[in-house]
Amino acid sequence: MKKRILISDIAKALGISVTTVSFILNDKAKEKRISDALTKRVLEYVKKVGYKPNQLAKSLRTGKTKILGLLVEDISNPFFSNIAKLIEGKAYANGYHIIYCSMDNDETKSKELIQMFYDRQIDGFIITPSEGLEETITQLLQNNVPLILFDRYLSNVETNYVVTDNLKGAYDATDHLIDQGFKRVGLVSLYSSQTQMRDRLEGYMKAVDKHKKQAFIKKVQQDAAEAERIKEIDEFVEENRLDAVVFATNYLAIDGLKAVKLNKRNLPAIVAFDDHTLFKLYEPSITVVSQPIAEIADELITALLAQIQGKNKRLRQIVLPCDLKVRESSLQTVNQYEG
Amino acid sequence: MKKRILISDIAKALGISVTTVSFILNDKAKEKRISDALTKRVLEYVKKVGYKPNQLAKSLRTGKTKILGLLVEDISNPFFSNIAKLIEGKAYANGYHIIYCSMDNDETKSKELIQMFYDRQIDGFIITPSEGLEETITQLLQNNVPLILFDRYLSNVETNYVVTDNLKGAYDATDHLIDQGFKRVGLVSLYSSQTQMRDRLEGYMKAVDKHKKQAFIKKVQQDAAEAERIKEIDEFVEENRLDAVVFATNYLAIDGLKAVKLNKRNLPAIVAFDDHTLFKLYEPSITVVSQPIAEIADELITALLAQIQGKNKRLRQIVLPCDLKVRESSLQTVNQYEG
DNA sequence: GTGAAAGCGCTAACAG
DNA sequence: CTGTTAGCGCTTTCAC
Repeated sequence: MKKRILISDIAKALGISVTTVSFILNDKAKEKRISDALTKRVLEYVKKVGYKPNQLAKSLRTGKTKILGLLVEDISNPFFSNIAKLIEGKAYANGYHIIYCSMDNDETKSKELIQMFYDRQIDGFIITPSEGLEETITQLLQNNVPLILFDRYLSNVETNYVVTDNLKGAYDATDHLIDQGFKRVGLVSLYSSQTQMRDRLEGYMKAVDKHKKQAFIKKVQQDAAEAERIKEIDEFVEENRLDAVVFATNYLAIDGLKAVKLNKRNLPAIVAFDDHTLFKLYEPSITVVSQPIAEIADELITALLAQIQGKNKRLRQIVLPCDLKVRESSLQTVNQYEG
Repeated sequence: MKKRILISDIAKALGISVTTVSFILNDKAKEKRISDALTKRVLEYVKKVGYKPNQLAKSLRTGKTKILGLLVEDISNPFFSNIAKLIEGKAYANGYHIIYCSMDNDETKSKELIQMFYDRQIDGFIITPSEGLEETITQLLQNNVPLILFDRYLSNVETNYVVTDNLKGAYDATDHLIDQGFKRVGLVSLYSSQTQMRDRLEGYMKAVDKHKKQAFIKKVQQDAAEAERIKEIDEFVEENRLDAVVFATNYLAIDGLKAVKLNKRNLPAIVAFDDHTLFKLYEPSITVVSQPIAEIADELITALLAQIQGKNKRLRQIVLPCDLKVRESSLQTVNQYEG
């Protein structure tokens, strides 16, 4: 926290030029054939006085900010905040900082934020794209901005992305419930054409069709008030006398649990997407389709940094497997409720 | 996302000087007595071509980055991620960005991160200080870095802070449990001398003393493995035959609930600090001492921006009230367990 | 091997 | 009222 010292200060103190110091500091000593002795002397002095280059000046000159933008749907959703924490750690380890924001699936807000981050000249984007962002993302791509999507992707834009096998996840969940003997298995999802929702719906349909069961599908408006969402879910389950429900997101499942509590219903069998502390501790504990958070964070950072460093020009479209964690809420023995 | 255009481009296009454009863009048109007509013409042109000043150059020149650093204990704790989301929104609304990180109550890591942020020349800090940061924070203060602490403060360093009335919160929680008729009320806290922990302990003691009850206190090592923490909490409750427990943080309470589930115990009466989705939906729902997240975020940003803008030199040490949200877990009628 | 000097794009003294 | 110009601190070309 000592008073800021400049590269010229250290050049002066050592009686050499700033160029030399700059070369040494940027690992170009060898390349520029600066003597080992001098290199060592400079490095030691720099360390002694605790010189830290001014990142702003450096960035202005090089065009690199060493800042990555993380634009997620909602940082207060544990699924995203947990990934954020992991990404953050890996970014710092590589000398990058993370600027983040929640886009709340709001198209206008999302566009503004992307523009804002672009104006800040961040070195790369990690985005959970909401609908309607195709054009904006395409523009970024055209400007050669390093970019990777996750959780979902845009079908008609060729980008790098890291997603999970949502179709199989939903299929497994539904198949598991039917295997357990449940007869009327519903799906609660969102009015959303995002790929992860589309795939979860498809996986559900595939399993239901395989078993020649009827499909019960309820889509909820994401921006509806909580009370409204809860009411709709409750009505959906009651009216269709469902004995099992797959929830396409963790917060939909939480809404479902709230409905049960509020209206004192029997709990149908349940599988939720994305794990949550609540699901582990609820009575009965809730079966989930869990996404591999650590791997997602890992792949994101690795791919983005590779892109920034200009390596690996080819597209990286990674699909990681989901994991069905069977707990109590989906077992026939536990759920005695017959609709 | 159009190709970058410079201030000189717009000056040239309009046949005026960059100074004029700069003044107009920085709201100094009036002050510099630039004609309204010209001002309007420039503003319109700027808007038309979508000119956005290069923030890096601006920052290098002005020394302001318009970036705020948010250094929290753990962004994956919903208490912090919820506050983060609110802070983020307010920051953007004021033209500021947030860079954040989790310090994990790790002294070395914390110091490094603060230094890192300082090197980045962020305009202000929002910090949940872990122990051992007195010196580092003092140095920031000496360098006149705008700074505000929250959740806890440092007793021997004079800073701005926003905290809640933890003493009263813990007192109310304990008092409430005793009022409900529970005889053996324990406290599960952390080995930590942070102010919020100290105050919660004190509040607990005060209530216990008032009622001439015995105190049962268990401190857990925060960085212990989860299994170890669960085991210790379980033993503490069992060995002391507690019929009620106050948990000093949300994750300690979650550990406690895990212990109950794991070892198939009867649930003692419970009050937790800091709300959590889990607590609302658990059976029985968990009574909590809830901190006013929105107000905290509000006060933090307001105070920090005031500081940055050089207003309000006096210390702002704000203590907000906690709110005891009585739910089922602390009611005698619900908890039949007699230790 | 090393140094002088030209910018990166912007702000703001200073001059008119 | 508006223009000229000197930096902010750094990287990097070019010259020696």
